[in-house]
Amino acid sequence: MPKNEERITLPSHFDAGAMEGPIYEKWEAGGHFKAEVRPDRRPYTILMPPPNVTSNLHVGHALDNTIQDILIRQHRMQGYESLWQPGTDHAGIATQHVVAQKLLEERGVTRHELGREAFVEEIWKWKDTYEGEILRQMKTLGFSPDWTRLRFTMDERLSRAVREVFVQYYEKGLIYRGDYMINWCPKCSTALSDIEVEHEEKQAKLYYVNYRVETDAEEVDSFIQVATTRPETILGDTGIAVHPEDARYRKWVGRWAMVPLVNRRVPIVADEFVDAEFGTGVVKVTPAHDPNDYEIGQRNGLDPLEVINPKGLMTANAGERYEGLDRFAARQQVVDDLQAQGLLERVESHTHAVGECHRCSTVVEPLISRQWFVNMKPLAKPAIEAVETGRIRFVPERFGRIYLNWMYNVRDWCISRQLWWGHQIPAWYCDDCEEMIIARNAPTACDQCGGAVTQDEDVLDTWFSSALWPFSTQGWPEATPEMDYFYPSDVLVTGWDIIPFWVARMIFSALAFTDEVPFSEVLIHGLVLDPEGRKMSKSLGNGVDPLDVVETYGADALRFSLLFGNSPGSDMRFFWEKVETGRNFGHKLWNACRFVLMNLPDDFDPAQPAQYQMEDRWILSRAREMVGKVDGFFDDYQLGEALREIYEFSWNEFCDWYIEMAKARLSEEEPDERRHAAQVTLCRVLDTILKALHPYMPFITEAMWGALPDSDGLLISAPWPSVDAFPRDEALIEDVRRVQEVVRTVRNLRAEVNIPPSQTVPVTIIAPSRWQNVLVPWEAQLKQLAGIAEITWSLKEVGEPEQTLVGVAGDIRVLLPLEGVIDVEREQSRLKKKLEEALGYLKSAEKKLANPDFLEKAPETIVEREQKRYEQTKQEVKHLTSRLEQLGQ
RNA sequence: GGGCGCGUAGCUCAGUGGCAAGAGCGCGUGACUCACAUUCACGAGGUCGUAGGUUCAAUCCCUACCGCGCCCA
Repeated sequence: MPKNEERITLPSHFDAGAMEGPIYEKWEAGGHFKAEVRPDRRPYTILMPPPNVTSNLHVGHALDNTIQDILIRQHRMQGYESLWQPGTDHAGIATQHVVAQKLLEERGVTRHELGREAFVEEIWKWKDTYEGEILRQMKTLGFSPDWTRLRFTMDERLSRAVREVFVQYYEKGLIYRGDYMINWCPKCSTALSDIEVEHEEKQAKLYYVNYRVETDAEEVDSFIQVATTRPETILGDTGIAVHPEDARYRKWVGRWAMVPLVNRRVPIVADEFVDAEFGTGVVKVTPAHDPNDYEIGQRNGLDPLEVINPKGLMTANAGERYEGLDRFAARQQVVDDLQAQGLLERVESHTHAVGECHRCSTVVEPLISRQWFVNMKPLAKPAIEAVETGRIRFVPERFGRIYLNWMYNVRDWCISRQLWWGHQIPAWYCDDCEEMIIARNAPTACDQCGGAVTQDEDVLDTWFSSALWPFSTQGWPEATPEMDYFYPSDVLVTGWDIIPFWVARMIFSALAFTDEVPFSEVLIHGLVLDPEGRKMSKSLGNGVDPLDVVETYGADALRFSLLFGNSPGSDMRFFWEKVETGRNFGHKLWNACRFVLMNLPDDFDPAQPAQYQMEDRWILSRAREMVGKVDGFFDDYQLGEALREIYEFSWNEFCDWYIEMAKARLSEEEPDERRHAAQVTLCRVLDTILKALHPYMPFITEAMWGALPDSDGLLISAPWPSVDAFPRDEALIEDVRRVQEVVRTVRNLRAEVNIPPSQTVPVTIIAPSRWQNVLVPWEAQLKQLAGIAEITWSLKEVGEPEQTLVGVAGDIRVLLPLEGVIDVEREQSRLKKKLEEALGYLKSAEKKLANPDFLEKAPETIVEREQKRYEQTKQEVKHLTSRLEQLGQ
């Protein structure tokens, strides 16, 4: 009898809303998510990409974490000590933004009015709320990370790791501070790294402006024409540049030009950077507000002149007339003024890429600013090697190339942010002298002069701490047992959009501080788009809340929909219909399970040996095939394909064919041994399906499995199915294909003339003896599955053509006699269609078989198969033709 | 300009150098068949973007082109 306390009878439907919660509690209470350092077992580790505490999860998170949950559940069942390391990210800019916004809306106070300390306190409150919300969502979705190891990027221990890394980088000379051109977001009031800037193609204007060139006494006034998309920066011009090879302008180099409106005298220089083909071939140089101009300025001794301030307003340097104007208002004003002075030659429309803040889409202003940077070249080198040599493998591979492409061209990383929420930079400046102290712990006084010190006000880029996630979560810099056992992790699962932000930075950070790769594989998935293929976004309002989906269809159905039919790395669209398919699949299995359970005797003993019949051996062999394929797909991270395999086996083989065959075996009249073998087979196959499906649909499979007679404990910790447990009989599988073909042929004939399912019919099957040898043992199943009353086996033609329907399957014919006269026209068209198909194939096969090269070079099995099929199709054509001739009379 | 993809059934997408190319949804016909109508049976529907090439064999590999998308400069 069952080891689970008593056998549970299942209700007619799985009520996800009522049943999923208690199952989760059982898992959690049973400690099934817990991973411990157990040197006797193989560890398997996945790091959860920590979701931002900014807001709750969207379906993209649901996909990312479902994939991880599938992998972790499978490995758990395979006996690995499986750690799924959970946590959340403080998400500097984003979280500071939403909280500032909220305070402004609810209390009408700005963060500056509130003060740093009080504001940060508010964010901590927000963090607590949203972290709780996120955890609740994850539990609803059935995720099984080790919650006892939950981390947050600003936990004290993780912050210690951040300070340690900063100090060590500094000591190695890999971090420096200085005045450089950076991307500045005037709205967020902070510096951004290069990758936080998104380039948007925009329809803009190209302004052609005349600059007066200083002339020798004897020359008349001349002008040099400059093309610019940003006229407002004219006010900050400190030079004019042309290409050194450009013959048109060679004579001007070394002379001086007058910047319009501000009448500043600036040199004309030659610089390789200038594209002679673009515009007039002459560029104005504004070193303070353009990265390229900054470099031209550096090379040619042109000093930057700041005319736009961090708020995006024009400075006093721009002149009284423009000071205080917003940069875009200033642009218009400058254009108007140039026009008034007759210096604006013409305006063309022009498309170019404009940098925008990826948080708030404000046009980024390049500014020179004092910031902290990480020197990337030395760090990138080993990170490149790790991927080039295969120590880290991207799946699909093409993302490795994307990673490398980025790494090859990486530039220094601006890591300071003018924010309050985050890890404050561990740098202190003496109030009295010039001393700067970089330290793990706050110094009390200046080590040079003993004066008071003040900590750098800025915080680090959020990704600076996320980059340490693989080891900071395991206790680094301390040498913890976890670092020994669970680190490095096995696979990182994430979307392609954060490869440079996060994946790359984890890789070089790990190599720099732990001498190991942080993970050996990176599984990249696509984004979840809306049904029209657009990115989900708040502004479009097309986002889908996973909890809404779960409420309607259950977590299993959502998880199914995210994996079914998806291939690694490619984006997918969200469809409610697909969720419904998942729900339906759960329901189908649920009822299969109910069927099995209601057909087991009270004293059923699955351990009692079974005398398997051929259909039992067939489905067990098929189960073996299924498990083998699923294992293979898992090895290749083809999770969508594995699910399809499980789905098709469960529905199209087990439910549609085996259960139908087994029904006869379950009747009271059957001998006990035959009935018992069917019962055992049903249980075994169902058990296998539930195990294989559990990682995808954990709740419903857990509920069903608990009801199986020989289940012990919980499915979440049950062993993964093994192919070795099943027989292997490929010939039998082929035989059943033939049986299925004949059944379909009969069903087809029945459907042609609308014979109701309840009415059985007599048929004659004309087949060569080798097929009869295969089919006759299955006579009972043929009768049962096709609604046949009696089968007459024959080797040759019989019956009366006008009163018979003929179905042809290769060299097998099925004759269905009819009471009345058949609809000749309809029959003709049906048979003609089949004939055409067969002839089409025959033609191509003839050509192939007539080709000596094919017979010579193609593998023998292929040639044989082709010949065999050719013969069969020839028979089919013969039968179809003769039948059509009969009907034509 | 550099890089990476995509183009397969009405829609959304899998897939493979060789079994007459698949799924889900949709569509047509029939069935409340004693696990399941969240179901069952049967069916219609594809020049696998275009043109070449490699190969005994190409939807799959190569080249060019057309169309679409993304990333970097």
